[in-house]
Amino acid sequence: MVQFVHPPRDEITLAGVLAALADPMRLRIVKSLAAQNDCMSCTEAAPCPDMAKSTLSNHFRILREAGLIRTSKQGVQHRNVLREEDINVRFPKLLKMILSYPE
Amino acid sequence: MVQFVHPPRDEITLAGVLAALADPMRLRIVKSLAAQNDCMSCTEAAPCPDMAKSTLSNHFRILREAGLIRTSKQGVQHRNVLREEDINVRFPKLLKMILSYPE
DNA sequence: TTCAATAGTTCACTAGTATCGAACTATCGA
DNA sequence: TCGATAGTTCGATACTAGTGAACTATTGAA
Repeated sequence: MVQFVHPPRDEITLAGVLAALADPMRLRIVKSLAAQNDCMSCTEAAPCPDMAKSTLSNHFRILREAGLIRTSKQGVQHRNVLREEDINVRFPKLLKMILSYPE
Repeated sequence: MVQFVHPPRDEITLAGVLAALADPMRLRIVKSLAAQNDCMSCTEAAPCPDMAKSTLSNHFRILREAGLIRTSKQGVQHRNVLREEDINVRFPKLLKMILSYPE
């Protein structure tokens, strides 16, 4: 049984968040989740279709451990949701700001 | 003769900036430069006194290549200044926002 | 209940990056 | 010219990212 690691809100660090968002693929994943404003499976939120499953899984793990997303099992899928509220409390406006830039 | 690499403004990437700021030591360097609002030598802006010179030099190189600082020679020292204007044009409010968080 | 399909994770490997001490370069002042 | 100062470069080691292959868990159909 897979156990997901989610840091509590007050253990989310700026360095962790920035490092997680510093990868273009992960930024695209987060943008997808923010646009959807709902849960998405890993493959739904995949930044490009030809990415190796293991790489994708690793990106989701990094986002999860940085505190940016929350993952739960739902049948055969993992449902991912942006921890927008937690990030906003910890680092107000940061997420909105970063997601607002093009590229 | 050492030649410094500074990306032009429009080649500064979000991923590069975030990656550069994702390191606590580099974040402290940038905070020092922002607080000083003036040039600082590498040792003046060092985040902690016991850091190896080569490591410090590497951090400045990364900040430089990300477009966050501009370095020029002045005698025996290298004078570093935050490229606040450039970053603000490229990613408005990002720098101010990130530097405003404690930690 | 058995078995194939689907969705992710874990493992082992390779390649790239961070840290450090040591050696090097450039500048200044005596 | 020589020593001190400020950084950079180099070589070694340790850690991290990306990948395919193997694995786990759930579902749905025969």
